[in-house]
Amino acid sequence: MPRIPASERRVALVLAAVQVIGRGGVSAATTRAIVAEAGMSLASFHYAFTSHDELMAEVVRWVIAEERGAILPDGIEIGSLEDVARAGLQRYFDLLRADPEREQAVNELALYALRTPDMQHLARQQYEGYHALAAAALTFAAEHTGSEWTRPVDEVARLLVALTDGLTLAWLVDRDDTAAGHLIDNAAALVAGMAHTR
Amino acid sequence: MPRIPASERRVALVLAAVQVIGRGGVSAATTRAIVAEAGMSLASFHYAFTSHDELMAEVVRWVIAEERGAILPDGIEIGSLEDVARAGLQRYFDLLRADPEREQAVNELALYALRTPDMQHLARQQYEGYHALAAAALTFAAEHTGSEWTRPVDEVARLLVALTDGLTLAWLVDRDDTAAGHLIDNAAALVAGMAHTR
DNA sequence: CTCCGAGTGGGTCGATCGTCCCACTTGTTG
DNA sequence: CAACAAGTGGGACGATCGACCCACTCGGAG
Repeated sequence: MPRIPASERRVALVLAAVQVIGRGGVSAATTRAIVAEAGMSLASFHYAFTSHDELMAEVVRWVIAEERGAILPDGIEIGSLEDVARAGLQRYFDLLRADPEREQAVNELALYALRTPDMQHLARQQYEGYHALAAAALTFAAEHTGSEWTRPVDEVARLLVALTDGLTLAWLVDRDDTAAGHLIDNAAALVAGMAHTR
Repeated sequence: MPRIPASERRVALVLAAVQVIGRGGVSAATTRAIVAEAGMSLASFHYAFTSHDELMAEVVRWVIAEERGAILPDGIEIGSLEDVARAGLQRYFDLLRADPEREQAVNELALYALRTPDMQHLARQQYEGYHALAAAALTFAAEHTGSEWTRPVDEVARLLVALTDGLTLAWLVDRDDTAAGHLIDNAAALVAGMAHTR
C-alpha cells in the first residue's frame, strides 16, 4: 500500500462510501465495506476518521455540495419560460436516469440525516440549498424571458423542488419513462403559468 | 405471559415494528427491539415469523394497506374544484403533522423495499396504489364540480402524487408550516387549472 | 383424567458490527 | 546517520445482530 496523507484518505473514503451506499443503501455502508471499496485497511480508516459517524456526516456534506453543482445549467437556455422550465427539469431527469442509484442514495442520506440528531441541520442545509438554487434559477429564467412571477419566487421555488422530489421518487419506484416525461411537461407548463410577461 | 395464537402475535409484532420504525427508523427495527416493544420473548417472534425479513415484508404490506384508507376523504367536499383540491391536500397535511414519524417511516420503508430485491414489487404496488387513489379522487372531484380534466386523469394523478411526496419531504425536513401552507394553496390552484367547466 | 400439540422462556450459537491497540515501515528533518 | 512523526497492517476487543434449540407449561379434545 502506498503512503497517502490522511487528508487524501478522507476524500477517498468518502467517495468509496458514496459508491457503497449507491450500490446497497445506507445500511450497507459498513466501515469494513467502505474500506474494502477503497482498498484500505481498517486502521487507515480510523487514522483518517475518528469514528464511522464522522465519516457519514462528511458523506452527507459531500453529497450536498456535489448535488448543488450538478443541477446548475451548463448553458443559457433559449425559448419561452415553459421551454426553459422543461429543459431544466429534463436535464435533471437525464441526470437521474444516468445514475439512479446515486439519486436514491441522496434520498436515503437525507432521511438518514433526519434520523440522526447531530445531522438534522445537514438535512436542513440540503433543502435550503435546493430551495435557494431553485429560486435563483427561476429568477434568472424569468429575467431572461422577460416575465415575472405572479407569486413570490420562494413559493415557486418550493413548488419546483417538491415536483422534482416527487418526480424522483415516483420514477425510482416504477421507472416509467413515459409517465415521467408527461409529468415533466405538465410541471413545466404549470410553473410557467405562474408568471406573466412583464 | 398470556397465551396468544401465532396469528395474533403476527399482527401485534407488525404493529410494534411500525412503532419502532417510526421512533428510530428502519435500522432500529431490530428483532429484539420489536420484541421488546411488543412485550414478547425472542422465541415468540420466531414462532410467529420464520425470519426477520418475513416480518419486514409484512410491515410494508401493512403500511401500504393502512395508508390507502387514511387518505380517503371522510365526507363529500363542497365548493369549486380548487377548494376540493385544497381541502384534500390540507387533510393529508393535517395527517402528516399529526404523526410525522409515521409518514417518515412510510418513506423509509418505501426506499427500504426498493433496496430489497424480494420486496421491490411491494414498493411498486405502493405507488400504483397512490396513483390509482389519486386518479379516483380526481375523477370523483371533477364529476362533482361539473368540470373535466384537460389532460388524462392519470397524468394529473401522477402530478398530484408527486406534489404530495414533495410536500411531505420538504416539511419533514424543515417543518415550515407557513411554506407548506403556501405550497398547498399553489398546488391546489395549479391542479384545478388543469380542468375546465364542462 | 390424560394426553398431545400449540405456545413460551431463556440461554446460546456464529457472524458481523465499530473501535481500538501495538508493532512495524516509511519519508523527512536535523 | 540518527531520530521522530506520519502512516500502515493485522489481530483482537466487547457489543449486538438474527437465528435457533430445548425444556417447560398450558389448554382443549378424547
